[in-house]
Amino acid sequence: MALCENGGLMRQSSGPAVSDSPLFRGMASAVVDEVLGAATPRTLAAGQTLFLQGDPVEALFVVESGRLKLSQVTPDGEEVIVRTVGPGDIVVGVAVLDKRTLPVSGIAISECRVLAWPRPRILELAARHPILRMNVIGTIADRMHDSLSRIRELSTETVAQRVARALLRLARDAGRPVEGGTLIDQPLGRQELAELAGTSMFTASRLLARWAREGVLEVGRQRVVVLSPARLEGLAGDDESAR
Amino acid sequence: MALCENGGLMRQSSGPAVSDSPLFRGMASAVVDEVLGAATPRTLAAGQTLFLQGDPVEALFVVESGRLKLSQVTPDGEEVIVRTVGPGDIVVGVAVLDKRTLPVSGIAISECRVLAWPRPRILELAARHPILRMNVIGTIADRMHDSLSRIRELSTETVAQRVARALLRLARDAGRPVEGGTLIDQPLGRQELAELAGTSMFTASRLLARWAREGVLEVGRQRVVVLSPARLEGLAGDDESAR
DNA sequence: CGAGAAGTTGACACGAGTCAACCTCAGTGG
DNA sequence: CCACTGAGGTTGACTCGTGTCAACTTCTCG
Repeated sequence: MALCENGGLMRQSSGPAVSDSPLFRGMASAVVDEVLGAATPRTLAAGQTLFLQGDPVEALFVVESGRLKLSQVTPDGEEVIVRTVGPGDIVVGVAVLDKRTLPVSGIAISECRVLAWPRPRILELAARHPILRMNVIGTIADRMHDSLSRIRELSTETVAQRVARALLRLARDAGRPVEGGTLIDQPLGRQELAELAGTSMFTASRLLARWAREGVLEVGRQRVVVLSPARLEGLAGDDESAR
Repeated sequence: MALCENGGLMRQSSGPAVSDSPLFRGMASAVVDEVLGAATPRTLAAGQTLFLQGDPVEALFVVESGRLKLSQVTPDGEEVIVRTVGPGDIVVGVAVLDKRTLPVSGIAISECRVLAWPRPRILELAARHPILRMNVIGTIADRMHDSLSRIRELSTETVAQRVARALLRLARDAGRPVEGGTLIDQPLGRQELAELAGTSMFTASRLLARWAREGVLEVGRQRVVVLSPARLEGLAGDDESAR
C-alpha cells in the first residue's frame, strides 16, 4: 500500500493516486481524462470543514490526499464519527445522486486535497457515462453494507470489541507498515478513537493502555501502532481474553 | 392512513395500495402499468423467509400487504432487526442496482404479499425508465440517512430513549388509530422490540411496564398501543423524566 | 519557560445485562 | 368444558461494564 505495484511513485502528484479511485474503475482512459478534467481541486487545512450535516449538496468529492472524518453531531453537541475517508474515496455519493441534504459533516483530520465536481456537472457526466453512475452506486452499496454492520456491532458488541475493530479498520484504511507493525498514519487522539467506537475517551484510553501493556499495540500521543493484528482480531471477535 | 383521501377503498385489491409506492412516484400511468405488469406476485406466511443475508440478489421487492423484518444475524446467532417494512416499501434496492450479496435477511412478521421483479427484468426497466432508477436511488438515500441516524442513536442514547424511538417509528410506519391512541398494527413481542432497539428482552419488558403504569402506553401480549405520542417523544429526546 | 492541550488513573455510581423463579394466557386434546 | 402445556411475559436479586468526575502528569508549541 505504501508502494505501488506499477513501481511508480504515488501520492506525489495529483494524477495517479486519484485515478485509482473506485470512481474510475473499468473506465476507458479517455473518459477518465474527461471526468478528471471536469473536477475542481481544493485544499483544506487540518480541522477545516468541507461540508456540514444538513447543508444542501453542492458537489461530489473524491479525496486526493489526507484524511477526512465524516461525523454526525447530536442535538447536544456530542460528535459521532461515522467513518473516515482517505485517498481515492468517494464522498457523499448518495446525496449527490439524489439531491438531498447531507447526512453527515465532513471535516479534515489532516491537511487534505480533494477533487470536487459541482452537482450539475457530475450529473451531466453521469448521464453520459453509465459506468460512472454504476461506480458511484457501487460505493453507496459498500457504505450501506458498512453502516448495517456497524449497527449490528453497536447493538451486540462490547466496547472493547468495538475499539479493537475501529483500530483494525483504521490500520486497513490508513495504515503504513513500519518496523514491527502497522502505524495508523493519521493523527489519532483518544477522543477521536472514542468517537469512532462509540465510547468515552476514558474507556478508550484505558483499553489502549491495557493493550499496549499486553504487547498488542504501541501507543503514543496522537499515535497508535498495531503490533499484532491477529491478536487484535481476536479481541474484536469472540472476546475470550478480553474479559 | 386507514382511509384514503380519494375516498376509495384501499388495500383491497393489489392495484391502488402498491401503485402509491415511492417506486412509482412521478411516473406516467402507462409506465406504472408496464412496470406492474412485469412483476411476479408472491405470498408469504408469517415467519417465512423471503431472502437470507449473504445470498445473491435475485429480485427487487415491493411489499403489497403485511410486514417484514430486515435483520442481521451475528456470528453467534443473535438477531438485530435493522428495520421493518410494510405496504409500498421497496426492499433491497441497493443490492439490486449493484449486484451484491444481500446485507440483511428478510422475514415475514405477519402474512405478506410482495411483488417481485427478477434482477434482469428490473435492470432492463430501469435502463429504459430513468425515473424508476431515480426512485430506487431515492429510497436508498432514505435508508442511508436512517442507518446513519441509528448509528448515532446507538452510540449516544440510553436504552430507554432507543426503545421509545423504536415505538414511535413503529407507530408511524405500522400504526392504526384506535380509540384513545395508536395501535401498533403488527404482532410485536418483547423480544422483537428488544431486537429493534438493541437491548435485552428483560429491559424492554421493564420499560413497557413502567410506561404503561405511567399512562404513556397500553400494553398486552404481542400488542402495544401508544396513548401519548408526545410524552413518548419526550422520553426519546432529552430524557428528563426518564432518569 | 509558561500555558494549555492531550492523556492517565483512581474512586465511584449507575444503567443494563443475566439468571432464576414465577405468572398468565391461548390453544389443544381428552 | 376443563385441564394441560408451552410460549410469552414479568419481576427481583445480583453483577459487571462503562460513564463520570477529579486530580494529576506529560508533552507540545509559541
